[in-house]
Amino acid sequence: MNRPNIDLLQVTLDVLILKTLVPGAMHGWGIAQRIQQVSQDVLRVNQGSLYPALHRLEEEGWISAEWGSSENNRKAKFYRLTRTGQRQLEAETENWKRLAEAVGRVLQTT
Amino acid sequence: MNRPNIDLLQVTLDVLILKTLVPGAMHGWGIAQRIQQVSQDVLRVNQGSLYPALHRLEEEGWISAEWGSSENNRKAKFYRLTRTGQRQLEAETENWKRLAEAVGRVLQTT
DNA sequence: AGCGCGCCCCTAGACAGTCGACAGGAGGAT
DNA sequence: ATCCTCCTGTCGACTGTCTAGGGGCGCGCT
Repeated sequence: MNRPNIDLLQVTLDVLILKTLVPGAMHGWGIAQRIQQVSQDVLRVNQGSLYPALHRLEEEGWISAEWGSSENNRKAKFYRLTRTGQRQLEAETENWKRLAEAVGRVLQTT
Repeated sequence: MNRPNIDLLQVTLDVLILKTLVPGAMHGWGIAQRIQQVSQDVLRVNQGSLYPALHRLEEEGWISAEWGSSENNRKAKFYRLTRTGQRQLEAETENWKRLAEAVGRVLQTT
C-alpha cells in the first residue's frame, strides 16, 4: 500500500548487464554505475540485485569472472562476456524489442 | 529449456489491463483475449496471472466490478475503469515510457 | 600512526508476482 | 444426456527483487 516512491526496473537485469560488458571487462560496481549513468539515472541497480544476477549469469556461462585490481587499486572481480553470452545478448535484445513493441501497441492505441 | 514458443510478459500486467478497459467495460476473459490480439500474439495473459491481477486492481480501487452477462449469454464479471484508475493509467503509462526509453538507451549504444 | 571515507565484494530473510495445473458452473448444440 | 466452450477462480512452486545488513582494503587527513 504505502506506495514507495520508487519505480525501479522490473526488467530482467541480465540483458542490461550483458550489454554493458560489450565494450570490455568491468567489475560489478562499475557495471551498476554505468547502467545508471547511461540510462540517465532512470535505472538503478541495487547491490542486492546486482550480485545475485552476476552470479547467475556466470553460472549460465554467459560471463566469466577474474580477479584483478580496479583503476583505484582496489581488489575487484572483472566480468567478461563469453561467446555464448554474446549470443544470449543478441537473443534477449531481440526479445526486448518485440516486447517493447507489443506493449507499445497496446498502450498507444487511442 | 525446451523453448516454449512464447515469451510471456514480465511487465506489470496492470497497465495493460487498465489500458484495455479504456474503451469500456469488459470481462476478464475478454481482456486477456484483447491484449493477446492487439499485441499480435506476443503478449499472452495466463489465467493464473490474470485473475489475481484483476482482484489486486479492484482492491486498489482502480477498477470496479459488476456481474452481468456476456455477448454469449454467459455469466461474466465486467470491469470498468474508475477515475483513480484513469489517473493511475496515465502515471503508469508515463512510467513505462521512461523505462522503455532508458532500456533502449542502454541497449542501442553501439 | 591512527582514523575515517570511499571503493568493492557478498549474503540472508522477507516478499511480490508469475506460471502451470487444476477445479467448477452454466449455456448451447448434438 | 452429454459434451464443448465460455468464464471465473485457487493453489503450490518458483524466480527474482528489496531492504538491510557485514567485511576488507587503499588512500588522504590530521
